[in-house]
Amino acid sequence: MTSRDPLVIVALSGGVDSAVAALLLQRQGYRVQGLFMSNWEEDEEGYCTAADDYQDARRVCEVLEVPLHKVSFAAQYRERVFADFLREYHAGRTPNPDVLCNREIKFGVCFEYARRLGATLFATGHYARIASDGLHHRLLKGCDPTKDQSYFLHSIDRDVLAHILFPIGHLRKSAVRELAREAVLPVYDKKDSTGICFIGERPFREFLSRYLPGQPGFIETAAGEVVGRHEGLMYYTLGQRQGLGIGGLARGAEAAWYVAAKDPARNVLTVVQGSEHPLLYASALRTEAPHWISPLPHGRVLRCSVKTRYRQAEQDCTVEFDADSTRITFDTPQRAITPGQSAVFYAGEECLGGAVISSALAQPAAGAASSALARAMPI
RNA sequence: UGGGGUGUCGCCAAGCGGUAAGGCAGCGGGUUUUGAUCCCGCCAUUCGGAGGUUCGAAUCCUUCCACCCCAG
Repeated sequence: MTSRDPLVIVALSGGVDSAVAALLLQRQGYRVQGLFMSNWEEDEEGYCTAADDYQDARRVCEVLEVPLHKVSFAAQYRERVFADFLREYHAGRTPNPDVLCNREIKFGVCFEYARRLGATLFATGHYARIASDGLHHRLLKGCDPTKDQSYFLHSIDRDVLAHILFPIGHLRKSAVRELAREAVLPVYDKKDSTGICFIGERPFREFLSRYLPGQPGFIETAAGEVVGRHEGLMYYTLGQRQGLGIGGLARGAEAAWYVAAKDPARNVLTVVQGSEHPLLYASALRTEAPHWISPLPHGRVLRCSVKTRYRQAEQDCTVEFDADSTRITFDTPQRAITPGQSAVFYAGEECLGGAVISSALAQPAAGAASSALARAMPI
């Protein structure tokens, strides 16, 4: 190996996926260096694991005998990701900060940083793949269907794809762990991380309330009957069950209650009873401007499948789009379509792009409609 | 303070002499790179209080208390 070998910088999180990504790149003959990002200021609470994660990344690099860079993009994270996160919640929507984080931080400022460090390629431990026909680079799902993370990557800059590697995208999680074990990487058995990227898992309502104090108000049924109190509309998301505190009502049904809508003007949270209540379903939705990571589709209408949240089965749909918005009509009505979340388009294995949901459309009529009826209803 | 009714887990609610169902909520855990959903587990030695009958009572009796309704 010489200094003329192409340099790949791998974003190391301290977890097993990125560690194996580094391992595989090394085996493929690349000159590899690690880069650890700490993008959230430590706080007093014990939830932030950045220090431990950094130590894990260091130990991985010791085993692989590769250098490790460390950098903080905390300021950029706050400005480009967290500020939007708070704005969205303040507006009563439910953002997905990790989608933004990938575009702005990991494949934005961090990618540029890696280039300045001399890297010709930038790699991460995402479960996703990149295909190239020599002309275009396309984003494909990861081969492990239970771990595919293309959803979170759909909004990154198309041009960046040419300089990215996803070394574990073709592997299953179990295989990744096995490779880590064989290579004696110390994180081979480390638990998968969850929670907001860089911020980590923590009591969510308490965390949000530190930035956005809530305005308590009433919880009402669709018929306007007050059945409880909420602590602030931004602390709840559509389709949510937990945290409503609604007990049994005299002569009431026994099913649980779910958030069906927010009324910011009246500061009222509207709930319905039963997880399959028709008011929880929408047969279409509108989005903000789409971002295409694949070559821009021809025409203005696209048949494809869509995910309206991570870890949801893809749904067949028809997308009518222009530069500023899309309208997505499902073949089958979908539950809890939530403004702020991303609708991500797929054609087979390929992730085409996506857009932030602005509103759910064509909800079945209040009260009367059953979900079976809703399904049968043409748009 | 005449009559009637009701008091079982935070909220609904079974039980009607044989040794406290269930649901909701809540809590804990699992799943999960958002927030949710989902899954699993935990959750009344005690039935408004005090006596009594009985081998045995939340269930029967007495009494007290509270609340509700109708009369006043």
